[in-house]
Amino acid sequence: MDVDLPDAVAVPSPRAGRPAMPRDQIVAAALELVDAHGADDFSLRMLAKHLNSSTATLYRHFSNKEDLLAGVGESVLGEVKTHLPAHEAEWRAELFAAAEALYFTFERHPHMVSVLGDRVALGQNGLLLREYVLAALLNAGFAPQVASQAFTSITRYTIGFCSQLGRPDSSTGEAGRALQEHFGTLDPARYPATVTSAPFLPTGLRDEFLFGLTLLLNGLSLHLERRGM
Amino acid sequence: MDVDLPDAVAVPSPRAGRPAMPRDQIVAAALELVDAHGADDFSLRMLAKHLNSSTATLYRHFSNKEDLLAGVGESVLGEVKTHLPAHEAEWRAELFAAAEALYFTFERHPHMVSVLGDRVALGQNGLLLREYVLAALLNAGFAPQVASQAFTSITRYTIGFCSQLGRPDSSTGEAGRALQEHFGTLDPARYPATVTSAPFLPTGLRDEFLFGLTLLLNGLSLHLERRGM
DNA sequence: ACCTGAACACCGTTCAAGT
DNA sequence: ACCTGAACACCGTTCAAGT
Repeated sequence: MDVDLPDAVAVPSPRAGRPAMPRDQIVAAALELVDAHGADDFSLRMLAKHLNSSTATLYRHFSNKEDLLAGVGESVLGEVKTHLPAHEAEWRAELFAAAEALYFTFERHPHMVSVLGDRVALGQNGLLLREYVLAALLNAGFAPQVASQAFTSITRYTIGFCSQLGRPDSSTGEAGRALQEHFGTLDPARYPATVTSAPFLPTGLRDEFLFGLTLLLNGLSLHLERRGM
Repeated sequence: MDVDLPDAVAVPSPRAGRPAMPRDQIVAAALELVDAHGADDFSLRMLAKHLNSSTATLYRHFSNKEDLLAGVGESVLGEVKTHLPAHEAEWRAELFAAAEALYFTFERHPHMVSVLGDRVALGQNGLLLREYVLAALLNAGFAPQVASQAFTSITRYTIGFCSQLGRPDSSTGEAGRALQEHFGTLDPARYPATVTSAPFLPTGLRDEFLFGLTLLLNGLSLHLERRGM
């Protein structure tokens, strides 16, 4: 049983295989449980039991539940970072890739959106994402204020879509087809536009996300052209 | 004490002034409490006490807490409806107004975003908002599929911004100025673009929201022009 | 028929008591 | 020094018992 403890040879605890619990291990276990059971059902008791520990021990590493979940959020943002392409491509491709990386990461961790969605990401990984996008925009020729507004718009747009990922089948299009049927049976006199559009509903959240993302980027391109560059 | 009970003259209860509690009254009280204390701190016990009733009585009107909060959400969407202008203006102005109405409503009820944000609004008021926006888009000449994608993009974009309204001072720009200072003190070698942009950060969430909304609408205009109309 | 107090099975958080 | 069981003050939900 290999442990990163160079000094300690014997563990004083009577039970074997119980090294000092590292922060990262707690965070990883918490993410696993949130992914599996949802943010609402996740509890510190559940986490403690999963780690063969007690809730009081968790308070030795984190000041409270919110602090712990912030750590989990930061680790999720770390996954986004690994999906960003190097700064080489065209600025539109870079922004597209950054938004996609954020979206796809939350597709893997849909229950984490509610944990991260209402905060400005100030941790290491959140800052790196911000830096990546701002650099792409500044290099493209946008003024700093426009760049930071564009950053917020793209990330908030993405968060808005991600917040629906927790719903059942929202990414497979199953729910979309159910909606299609529901909208189609509404009273055409009261909801004419909704009934007309119902048969042409997109097949899934991801398609809708990519469509609107393109709109945003086209809006940005227009902005750049008008400024003459 | 005027009550909407034409038949009943005397109330059997020993305590005076306790009519049968209408659903709407419960919802209104719940919204008041969520606005005042936040969605997390809101509890059924709190609501029952506020109504001089008991939690068990609430289960007579709603099947559970989620059901009750869905009712509160529906009533909030009712406020959006009252802020929509009549269908006369240009399509861009109508979409702008609809998104603004949604945003401003959540500015008044920031803690309700987390309750409504992850659901497709299928209640009466949600459908009316959808119909309003879809009608504007179809009248403008957009194809049904594009119209429904545009609807989702605009509403999700708005929800994404609204989800940050619960944060302290996010609408006044106080938090923005704090961020500005924080970003300005970062290491310029590691975060060059962030440091460059820091002094030009927008002053508040509302400005950023309106900027990105314009981008989306410009993207839509471009879409319409290219299709030739 | 309608409402309620009290119970049940949980929470997050704290702390005296153990090793 | 570090960890823990048990306690504290809460939850959402249910139900026998009251009127």
